[in-house]
Amino acid sequence: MVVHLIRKLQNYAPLSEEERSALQDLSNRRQRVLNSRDDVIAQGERPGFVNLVLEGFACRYKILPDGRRQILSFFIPGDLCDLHNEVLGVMDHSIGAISPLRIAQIGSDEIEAVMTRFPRLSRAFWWNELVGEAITREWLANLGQRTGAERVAHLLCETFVRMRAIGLVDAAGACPFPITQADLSDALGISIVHTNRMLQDLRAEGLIVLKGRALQVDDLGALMRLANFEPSYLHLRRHDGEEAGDPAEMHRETTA
Amino acid sequence: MVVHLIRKLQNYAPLSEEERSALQDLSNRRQRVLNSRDDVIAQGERPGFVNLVLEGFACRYKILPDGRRQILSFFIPGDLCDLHNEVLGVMDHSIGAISPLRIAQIGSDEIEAVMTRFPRLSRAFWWNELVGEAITREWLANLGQRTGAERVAHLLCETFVRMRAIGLVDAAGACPFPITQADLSDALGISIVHTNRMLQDLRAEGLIVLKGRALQVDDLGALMRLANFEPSYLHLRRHDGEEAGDPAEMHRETTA
DNA sequence: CGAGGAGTTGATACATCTCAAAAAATGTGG
DNA sequence: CCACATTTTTTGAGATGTATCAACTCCTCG
Repeated sequence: MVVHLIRKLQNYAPLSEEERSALQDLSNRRQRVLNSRDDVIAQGERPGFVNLVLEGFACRYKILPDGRRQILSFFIPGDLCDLHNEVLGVMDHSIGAISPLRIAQIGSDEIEAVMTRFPRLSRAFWWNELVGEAITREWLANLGQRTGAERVAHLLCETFVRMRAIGLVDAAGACPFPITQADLSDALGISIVHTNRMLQDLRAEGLIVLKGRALQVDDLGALMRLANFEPSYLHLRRHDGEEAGDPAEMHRETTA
Repeated sequence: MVVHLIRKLQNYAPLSEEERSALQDLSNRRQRVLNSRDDVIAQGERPGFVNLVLEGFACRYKILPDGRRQILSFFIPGDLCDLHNEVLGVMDHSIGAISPLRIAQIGSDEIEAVMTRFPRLSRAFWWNELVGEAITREWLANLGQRTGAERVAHLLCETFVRMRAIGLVDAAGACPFPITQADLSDALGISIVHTNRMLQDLRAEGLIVLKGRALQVDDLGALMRLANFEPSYLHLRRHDGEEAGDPAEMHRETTA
C-alpha cells in the first residue's frame, strides 16, 4: 500500500493529488513478493532498484566475518530502502524479509524523474532518508548506553510510534508485529533468552501484550519512561506520547 | 588542510586541478578554531553551515534524557559534517571537539554551487556521505555483536586505516590519536575501566603502542584478525591490511 | 496429527560494571 | 622552569547483568 508512504511523507509536507498519484504509479509498475527470511538483496550484490515496502516487515542486516548477525534497521510498510545506494556500488549489508513481504521495485531513473518533476516530493524523500539516519543513530545510542530492559522497551516504543504514524495501529492500541524474539535479539545485541525475560517483565508490569505476531501497548507513557524514549528523533508531527492517543485520528487521511 | 579531504575523495575518483582548487577555496573563506570539548554545534540548534575538519578530531554525540553520552562517530581531518542536515531543521545530536580543532565553515549555497559546477565532485561528496553511513552501520554491528576487546580493536583498526588513507600515518606506523579512554568508552558502550583493561591487553600482546595522544600499530594484521575487522565497508582503494604498509606511498599526492 | 519453529524455564559461568583510590600525565600561572 | 591543580590512566576487589547450555512446552501450519 503506497498509502503508508504517503502518510509518512506528509509528516514533512502535505502532498498534492498529483504527487500522490505519481507515488501510486511508481509502486504499481513492478512488484515482488517474498517469503519470510528471503533476501531482497544480499551483501555483495549491486543494488538495481529502490525498494518500497508495501506489505510486511523487512530488515537491513549485516553478517560479521565469523557469522554473527546484526540487524541494522527494520523496514515497515511505506519504507523506502536504498534511495542512493547505487553510488557505493556493492552492498555492504543485506536486506531480508522478516515476514511475508510485498515490495515495489522502482528504477533509479523512475525515482529521478519523479523527483525532478516534483521538487517538494524530492525534498520529502530527502527528509525521509535523513530520518532513517537519525533512527540509526538512536539505535547506536540504544546499543551503547541502554540496559537490556531499556533496549527492548525502546525498540517497542519506536516501532509502535512508527506504525501509528502510518495508520497501522488499531483502535485497541495494537499493531502487527511479525518480529521474532530471535530477530529482536539480533537487533538489540542481547541473547534470545535475555530478550525473552525482558519481554516477560514488560508483560508482568502490564505495559504490553505481545503475542500472535501482534503488539498491543497498554501504557505507552510508562513504556516510554522505562526506555528513556524521546520521540523527537523520528521527526514526526505528534510528539506527545501521552496515552496511545485517539487511533481514529490516524484514519483521517484518504485511504488512497 | 584541505589536502586530507582531497586525498579521501580521490579514493572515489581522481580530481582535476580545477576541482582541487575549488575545494581549497571553499575551505579558506571562513574558518573557526575551537578548544577540546567545545561544541561545534549542539543538539537543538539549527545547522547553518557544512563543517569541514581541517585539523584535529571531533565527534558526533548524543546525550540521552538521563545524561548518558553516546559518541556516534569520530571526525578526522578531511571529514565533512552535515552535508544535508539542514533538511531536518533541528540537530538531534551534537558535534564537539575531541582535541583542539580547526574547521572551515562552508555555506550550503557555496557547496551547492561547487556541486553544480563540478558533477564529479558532487558524486564524490555523495560517495563520502554514503561511506559515512556505512561506518555508522559497522559501529552498530560493533556495539551489538562484538565483545569489549573486539570493539576496542575494531575502532583502533578503523581509525588507523582512515588516518592512513589521508596520509596521516608516519613511517613508523604511528598517527595522532587524541581520543581519551573516556571518549573511547562512550563510543564503544563499555566502561572506562574495561576500556583501559582491553587496551592494556592489546599492548601486552605487542599489537599497539598507545600513549601521548598517538597510536602506533605494530601488527595491523593481528589487530584486524582479533577485531574481525573487514575494511571493505570503508570503500577505500587499498583493502590489503597485510602489514601497516609502506607509508611513503601515502605521500605520492601533491601536498596541495 | 505430526514436525519444525518459536517461546519459555532453570541453573551455572563469566564478561563487564561499579566503587574507590593511587599513580601518572598534562596544563597553568608565577 | 618549577609547583600546583586538573585530567587521564591505572589498579584492586566485589557486585551483577547477561550469556550459555540444555531441556521442555507451545504454537502454527501443512
